[in-house]
Amino acid sequence: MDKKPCNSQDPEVRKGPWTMEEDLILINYIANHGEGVWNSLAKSAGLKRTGKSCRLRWLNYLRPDVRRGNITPEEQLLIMELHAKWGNRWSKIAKHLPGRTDNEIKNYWRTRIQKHIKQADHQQQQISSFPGAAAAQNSEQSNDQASCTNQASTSSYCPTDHAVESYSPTTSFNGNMETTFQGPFPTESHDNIWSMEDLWSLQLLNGD
DNA sequence: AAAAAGTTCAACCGCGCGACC
DNA sequence: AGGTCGCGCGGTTGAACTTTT
Repeated sequence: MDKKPCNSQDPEVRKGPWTMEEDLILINYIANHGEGVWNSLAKSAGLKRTGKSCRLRWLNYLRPDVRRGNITPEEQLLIMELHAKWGNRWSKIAKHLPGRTDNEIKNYWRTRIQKHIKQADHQQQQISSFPGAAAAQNSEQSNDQASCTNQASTSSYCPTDHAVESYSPTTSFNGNMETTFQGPFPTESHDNIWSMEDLWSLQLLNGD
């Protein structure tokens, strides 16, 4: 509940983006001692972070099995189905998408799918209130965003969201948390860029 | 080239629940 | 029974980045 432990007033507690050093400390510590009991873990590891923050960082970013970027059309479909079934039970939905985190799915839903739903609703309203708009709608839908808004049953979404395919920013570590773009496959290692694979190989070198 | 607007996502916050003492 | 602690969840925010004007 974080009644006290998460004392955000404490000047000793760091907030904001994690540094590469902090990530390495956390990875190393968990590799040696395992995860859990996050508050004491944060202290023992020497991190000036709340246990909560450490847990979040580990679960959403550092875990070796976390898949990043490029939600596939299949995954998108699954998210749609499960959300229709369970609503905003993101962690529950995430359990059915191996390697995906609830946070990632939640963000994906809010930024991509929900947007399409709103657009579709808006278009639906326009069509129903002004029948003459239907023809105009059809011509407008030649652009890809609109053309993919009529596919899902309950609402609409675009299984081949071009933005998803091509835009994949990844925060990578080149010393100062610079954000870089690596093309369509952001999880792959790349020269001059700290990917998670790089971090983990570093951890393996340092570890034990 | 620069400013404004829009988009994405990592991280934070508050809350509820269960376990333990 | 009631207080404390740890965990997990869902909602929200703000910085970083891209796109548009």
